[in-house]
Amino acid sequence: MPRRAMPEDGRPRPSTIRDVARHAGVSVATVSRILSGTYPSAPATRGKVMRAVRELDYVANAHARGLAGVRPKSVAIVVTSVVSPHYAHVAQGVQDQAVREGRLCIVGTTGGDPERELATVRLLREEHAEAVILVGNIVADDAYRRRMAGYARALAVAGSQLVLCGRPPLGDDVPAIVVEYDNTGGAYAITSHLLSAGHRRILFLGRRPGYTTPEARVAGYRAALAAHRVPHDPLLEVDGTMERHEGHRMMRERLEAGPRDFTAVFAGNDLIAAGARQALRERGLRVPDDVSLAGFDDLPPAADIDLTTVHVPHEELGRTAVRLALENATPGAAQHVMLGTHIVVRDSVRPVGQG
Amino acid sequence: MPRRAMPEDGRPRPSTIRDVARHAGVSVATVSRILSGTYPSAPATRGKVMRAVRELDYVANAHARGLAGVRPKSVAIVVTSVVSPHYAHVAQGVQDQAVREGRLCIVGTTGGDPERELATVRLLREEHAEAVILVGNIVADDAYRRRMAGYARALAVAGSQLVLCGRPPLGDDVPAIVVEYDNTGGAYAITSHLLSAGHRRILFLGRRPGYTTPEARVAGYRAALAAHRVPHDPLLEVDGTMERHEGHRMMRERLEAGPRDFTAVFAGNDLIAAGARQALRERGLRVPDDVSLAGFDDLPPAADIDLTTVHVPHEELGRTAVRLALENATPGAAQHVMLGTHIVVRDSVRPVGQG
DNA sequence: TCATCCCGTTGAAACGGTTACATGAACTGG
DNA sequence: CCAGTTCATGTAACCGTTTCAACGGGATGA
Repeated sequence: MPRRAMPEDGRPRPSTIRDVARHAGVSVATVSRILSGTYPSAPATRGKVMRAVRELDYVANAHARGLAGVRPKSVAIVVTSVVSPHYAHVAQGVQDQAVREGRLCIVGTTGGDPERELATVRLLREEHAEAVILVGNIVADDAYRRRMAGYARALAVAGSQLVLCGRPPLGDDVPAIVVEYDNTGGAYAITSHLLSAGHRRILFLGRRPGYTTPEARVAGYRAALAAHRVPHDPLLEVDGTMERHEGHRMMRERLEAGPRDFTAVFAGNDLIAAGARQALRERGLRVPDDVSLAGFDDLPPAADIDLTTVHVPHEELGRTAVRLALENATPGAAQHVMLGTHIVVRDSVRPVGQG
Repeated sequence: MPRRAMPEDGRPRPSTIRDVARHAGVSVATVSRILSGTYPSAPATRGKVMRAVRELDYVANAHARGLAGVRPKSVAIVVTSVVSPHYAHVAQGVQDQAVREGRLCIVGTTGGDPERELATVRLLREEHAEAVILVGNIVADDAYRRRMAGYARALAVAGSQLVLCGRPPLGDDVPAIVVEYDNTGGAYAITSHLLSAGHRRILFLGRRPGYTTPEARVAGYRAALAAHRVPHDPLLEVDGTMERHEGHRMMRERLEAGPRDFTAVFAGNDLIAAGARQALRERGLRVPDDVSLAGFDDLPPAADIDLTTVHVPHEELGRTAVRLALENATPGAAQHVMLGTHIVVRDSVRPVGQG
């Protein structure tokens, strides 16, 4: 049973390095150096100290350590929500790498609200984390760029490295690390896959002008059409957000609006694909017999519905973000990395006419 | 552009409360008091200080504040993995409540490894978070109980409140808050639902002796059978973990082993249900036409596959954990709360004989 | 025998806040 | 006009750790 000092109010107080020093009969400086382990010391002293540490169940006070100038061992990730599979997987990658490097991980959610993002970054500035990783799809307008530039500079002053994950770079003057993945390439590849199966009328679900991720995916879709010399019909692009119920809505409205004028569907992500598939089934249309369907992300719902989709290296995104941030000894560096994507063929696409 | 002190090495250093005091022409005590807001001050002084704070872009140093005896504004949650939907939803609830109460949230993952759990709790002890929330299914053996009792006492000394979420209580001598949900009641209700539809041979997938969550669900299943005077056949309980691929394996092996001897399936959770459903389809059996299927959790895959299941208040679990921990001014209190569950009827159960 | 060196150890000064206590100015009432 | 009171602000101690500069003492070399 560890002995601890008991102040007057009766509640025990954590043992300090002073308690350990007294218990071992040495000075606090000696204890500190022996625990940090990077300094020579007599084996006998070391033994005494370690025994005292065990007997008092001593752990260092992270705040005192942080104050004394040792960089706190923590990284932070800020996402819209942790229940969204994309963010969850990136967060898992961040976690993995953080644990591997002996760091704690702070997670903040914003619900997509810039006010909450600002408040979170403020709290993280107080915390002096080693890295602050911002994840996700955004509108890359001027206000956004200014906000990020502000974050980057403020965080650099606090000794933290800003990392943008799955977002476009801001320019060389902004000290941020950017870790992207190839949205346009993936969309190009899977659209080509549909085109190779003979589809010419491919519905795109989930356009969202201004937002970088869906825009990049639409760009890949259009580029593939152009490369195959298939005319681009703007009416085949449907606007909506990247949620399941939106996929359902977009498909339902389309089917109610008139006769079906497409043979395949490229959903902006797997959630939209799942919703669209449900709407199709509700109208008696089966995937892939009546309509071919492709998604984007390769996240859990995809396997359940046998969806051909684009694999995104979510966890590697998180791991890379942490790795680069910690490699970069001097906070405030700029760097840009793009990770690849590839298509995963399951059973949701069939050659046209073989329904 | 905020002015900041520039040490010799050329990198700016964050401005301190001293810089603000000098800039505003007051003492640091005044600045501290005005910023904490809990003390009277002259409007003129207040204005000067706030202007200095803005001009210097000052944020307090969380470590210094923590060291000076102010409880750091943070709660921690420890889960097996953040990609698992159950944990993700609980974590979301914790996040929500943490933000609402102005706290930062630290998230640790253990991958189910007690070593990593121990290391994480150690780091959190150093951090002096207000609450440490441990989530999830475990083997409640003696070693586990001792470990938790140790955590609870060590954390209480550090000023943190231990909260166990979705786990059974440990006994009144262990200072931990327990927030549970009604596994047995939910399993009882959904088994009764199947029984009311005329099913008598109900396969249970995902038994796992020793683990508290599946054990509680099996108990509810058995209790419902007994209440309806339906004989309990131990051969209808299949062992397996709570993952999708395990659901697929259990069902596949069962179907390969001999003729089908059940009309309904109660899967230990929605993931198992999703895997089992796939295995059924691979053998040409449709849900609910040929086989009725029920799950547990009401998480994303459930809606995709139209699964009748038991709703678990995941997010409320997380919110409640934070709320109770913060309400409890003195860390080291024991308390026990049980949240209710209820069934959600979709389209995966059909009266027996109406296939 | 004495100066020199090295090793292990120590005392004390940061680090950046909070807060109990001291101080002084401006009011109030007799 | 002065003692007493109130209010705003300043002074300084303290939180627990790291680290620099100094120090004691045994071994070494001259």
